[in-house]
Amino acid sequence: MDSDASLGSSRASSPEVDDLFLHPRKGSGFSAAVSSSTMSDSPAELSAELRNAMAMAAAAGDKLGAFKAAAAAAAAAVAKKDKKQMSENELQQLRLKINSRERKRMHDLNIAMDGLREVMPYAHGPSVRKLSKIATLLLARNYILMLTNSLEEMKRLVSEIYGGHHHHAAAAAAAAAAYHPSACGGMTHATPLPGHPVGHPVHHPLLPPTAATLATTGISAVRAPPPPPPPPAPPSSHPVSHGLLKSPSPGSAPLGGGFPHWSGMPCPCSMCQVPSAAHHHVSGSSLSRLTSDSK
DNA sequence: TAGGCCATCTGGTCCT
DNA sequence: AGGACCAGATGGCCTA
Repeated sequence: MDSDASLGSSRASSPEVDDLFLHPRKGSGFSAAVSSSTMSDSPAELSAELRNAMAMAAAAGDKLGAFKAAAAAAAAAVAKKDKKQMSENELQQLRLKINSRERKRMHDLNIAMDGLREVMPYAHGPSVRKLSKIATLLLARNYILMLTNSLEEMKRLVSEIYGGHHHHAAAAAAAAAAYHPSACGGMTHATPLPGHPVGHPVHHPLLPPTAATLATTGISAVRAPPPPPPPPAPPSSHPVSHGLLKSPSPGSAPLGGGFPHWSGMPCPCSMCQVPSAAHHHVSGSSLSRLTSDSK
């Protein structure tokens, strides 16, 4: 059953809506959502209390305040009466208010999801399809696992190297622990990073190979074309093509979507989950459930 | 055209 | 009581 609010509403991923939530703030409440330009549920008819409250706040030159006051007035009005005694109009107002809140909640969730996408090591760009939510979550999980494993490995190597020199070992371990996440957070290792051994045979496994990394990996036949380039073939990938590995455009490799199966990197798809023993209990059924529930 | 992904609405449940 | 959270239903958009 379609409510009035759902009619004519555009997709909320539209920029003007996102702009409204660029600075999500605790306590902004549904007022921000109500002010959305996509809101088709702007009250057609307002109760007397609602109109009075909005008029008062508007007179004060505070649009958000107007809606907050309106919401408060609506809530107060609703509280006065039993729900059974609420008029059609009041019930609709309440429903719209709840819808707006839910909409804002989902928008905030999407903002968080975008924030997660931004720090995920995959090719960003206008020509690159945005990671789906499920892919973002799976990739994030595997990225974390990979970084954790890298850190552990680094610590192990450092302790081996500096095993006999405790004062150096501690400092080196601390340095190792410190550099990698931040460095990889930058996502591009155009030049060798401190701690990344020169000639390290693999570039960042989650990144499309750059010219520099290709050079170090010995893949010299592939040149990186000017942006937006369809990235060259990954050092190693399995030919699986499934729902989570969509290419951005016909004819481009899965890699073009910034979402390849990189050799040595955890794939975000459920098909390729090879959880570490420490996280074994997390994956398996929960991940399969996650993917199956995504519908 | 089917399937994937998404936004939105809605009712229920839990928490403060 | 009100808000947050959740899941199911629905419909739109896009792509293969």
